[in-house]
Amino acid sequence: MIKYNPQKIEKKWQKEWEKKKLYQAKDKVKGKKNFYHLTMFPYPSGDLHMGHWYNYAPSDVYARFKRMQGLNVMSPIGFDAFGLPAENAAINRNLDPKIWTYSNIKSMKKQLDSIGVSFDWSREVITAEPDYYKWTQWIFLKLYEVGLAKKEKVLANWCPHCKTILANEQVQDGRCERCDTVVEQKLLEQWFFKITDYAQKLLDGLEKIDWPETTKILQRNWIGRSEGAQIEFRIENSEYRIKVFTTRPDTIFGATFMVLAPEHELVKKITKDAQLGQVNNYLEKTKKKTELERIAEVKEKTGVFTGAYAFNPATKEKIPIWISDFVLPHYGTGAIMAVPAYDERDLEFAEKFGLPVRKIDLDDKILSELEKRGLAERKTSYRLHDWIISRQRYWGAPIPMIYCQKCGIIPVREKDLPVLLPKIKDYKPSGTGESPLAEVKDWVNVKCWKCSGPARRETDTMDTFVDSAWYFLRYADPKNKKEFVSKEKLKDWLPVDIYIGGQEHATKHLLYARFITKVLYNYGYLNFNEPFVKMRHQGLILGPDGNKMSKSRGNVIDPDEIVKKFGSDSVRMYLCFMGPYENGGLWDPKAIVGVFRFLNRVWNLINSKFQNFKTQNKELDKIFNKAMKKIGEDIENLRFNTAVSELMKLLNEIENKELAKDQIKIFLKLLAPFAPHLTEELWREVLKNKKSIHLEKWPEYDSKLIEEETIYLIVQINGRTRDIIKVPRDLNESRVRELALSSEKIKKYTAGKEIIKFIYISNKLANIVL
RNA sequence: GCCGAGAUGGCGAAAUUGGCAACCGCAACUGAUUCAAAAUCAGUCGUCCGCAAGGACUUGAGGGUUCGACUCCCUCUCUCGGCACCA
Repeated sequence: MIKYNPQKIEKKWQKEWEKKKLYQAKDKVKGKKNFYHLTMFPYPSGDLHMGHWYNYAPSDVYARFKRMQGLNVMSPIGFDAFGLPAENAAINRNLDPKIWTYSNIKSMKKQLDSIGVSFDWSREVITAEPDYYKWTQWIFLKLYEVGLAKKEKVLANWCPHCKTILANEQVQDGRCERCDTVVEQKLLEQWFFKITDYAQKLLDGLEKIDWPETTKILQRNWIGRSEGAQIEFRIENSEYRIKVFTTRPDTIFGATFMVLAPEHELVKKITKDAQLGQVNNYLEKTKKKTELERIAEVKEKTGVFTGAYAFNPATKEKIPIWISDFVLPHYGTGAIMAVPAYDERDLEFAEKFGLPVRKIDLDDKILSELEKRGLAERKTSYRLHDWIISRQRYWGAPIPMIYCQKCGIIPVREKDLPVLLPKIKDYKPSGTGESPLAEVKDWVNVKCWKCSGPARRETDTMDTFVDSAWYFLRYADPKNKKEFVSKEKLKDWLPVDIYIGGQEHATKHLLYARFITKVLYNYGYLNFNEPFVKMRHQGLILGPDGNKMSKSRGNVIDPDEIVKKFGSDSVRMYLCFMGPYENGGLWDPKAIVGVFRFLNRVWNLINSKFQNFKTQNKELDKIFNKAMKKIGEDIENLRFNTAVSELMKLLNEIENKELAKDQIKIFLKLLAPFAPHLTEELWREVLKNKKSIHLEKWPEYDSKLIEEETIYLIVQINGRTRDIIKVPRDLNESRVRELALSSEKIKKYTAGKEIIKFIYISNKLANIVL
């Protein structure tokens, strides 16, 4: 008998499938429903690691299963090609980011193919292609048109290493999520998308989508809705008013002072001359603080008095106005009424600066009273920030705007898209707050299309997350030159039926994609307002030592090496088998031999049994039916680990029995989504089938064969199992009682005792209470 | 501090409406095969007592509900993830 040689058969079938275009999805197939199966596209880092495998292999099992179930499955793939990491890596190697990115794409494609994933490469989307980013720019223009894209001077997170502004979502613990450098606050004119306008819609939409509850909670917390009131405070000897947001208007009688954020616009207007020096001093100091320093100083409150006073609208009392950086400029109104008796932070501040703390009775009615007097209104605040999309970097889609000396800021006309990213000599970020594109004079200087006068292009590029916020739409119609996607193709494929990817994108990509979808829906470009009907996450694969795999730790497992040793089918299947998909887990280098042995046994079984198929065996049919039911249900629910376990059990049970050809076929079909190469080889070469096993129908179980006529009934005494008796299905209680009590084992316990209660759970268990 | 997830043999884990805890696999051990090793095959494998039959105990800790709890409720411990001066 020939030995199982995965390397040989895997390459062979991968080529064959490609040649036959087995996984290319047609937009319409008669009698088949379309199913859009999407796995997050990779960013072309150069190497495919185990994490990619864990994302794509089990996800592919699901796609293959759906295809066998008779759905017209589209499983597209592409590359998230623009962005900081690629650019940084290229600069480190002294390479053109484009050359670096595209050579990575080339090698990653090969590696992706080695997984044996049923991707439809004909729909490949690369976000750095002009054909693609033309439409990213178009989306920008649409947002600009309706006032959702704006440019303003804002204090934003500046990474001094990457030399660019970052969105709030890309800063973690005060550090750049890419390079871990401490982020500074910099005042720059930035383009941003007003995602805050959609805060409520983003919140509401969560109710109707099938996503992991934990991810919804992450998004809800990130959006951070809180209800309260905005209350106006009059300032002594001034026409200015201070508006504050509070969730506790009922505590207003205890408000003994006010605090403004240093950035608050009224600070300069109300500060008294005597305090001007100390206030300016304080403003200077806060400006220099990094986000990290602010976090570190949480415990120690700082602040200065402005010299001005306001009137508490409830008590009419005169209260001092202070400035402190514990009040955040971008939340609420950037000003608070301080109620030290009810708020820990206000208390700390009061104690440090000797301000009064007054305990009072809470007053539920004060808000409506203030409303009547026109001093308050009910309001909802969100923690969500607007999405800053300007990047002072080269490797991204240029923002399609022009600055004309006469006409001001004007958008590039749609017919002039795409604004091509020019070739450039020096990619390095300048660090001046301007993109290196600013140096490309013949690109920057343009004629204004309105007045033909001299104008300059916007030199910032867009955040990569803009590219990935809509890529799933393009797969439906990747070559369309006239539209980002045609109405017809949208109808064929969207929204995405299932989306599989990591949870780390919960408050970034997954939020942005929902936002862009909602905007496009709102303005009539889409007919659905949630992009991903169903979302599931894969867990994280850790190194054998339990740490995140990293080169510096030396715990990186190279998938290519494992594939060389065991074959891709084994790696696929082991990844499925190692535990619940959403948990991830440690890569145990020894454990993979378990599935490798299993596949060898399958190989040997089918090669040896081929000669002497016998007629069917009823008992075996039952065993098959149970397995068919369980495996199908498990894959449907992405419980790949128990599905593999069931396949192993099935093999254990059938291995030494006479098998009919139909039963062997069923077994191979059940295994096909997991081990596509091995099953194809056996299907075609041993069973001599003409067509691919991957075009076969998923075997449906016969429910009549699932229920046994005789069942094993557990007999317990006081909740402890004492015997198991064989009885006919659906036996009535009195007969069961009779049988149970006549068992020798049970008699031992019941002898001379009174039966207090007899509990019977049909077809499962009887419990005798003594 | 707030929000969330989790804790089951030496290890990964199973136990989808409360009903035989530990399926399936890894590792380990015993045996067969082999000159030998690998591979393969047959078996043992939660802990304790016992030659065995059998019995007792066991799902992070403690309590509760129930005929019956890994599963439900309360209290606590630890681990991981997210947010974090959000008024």
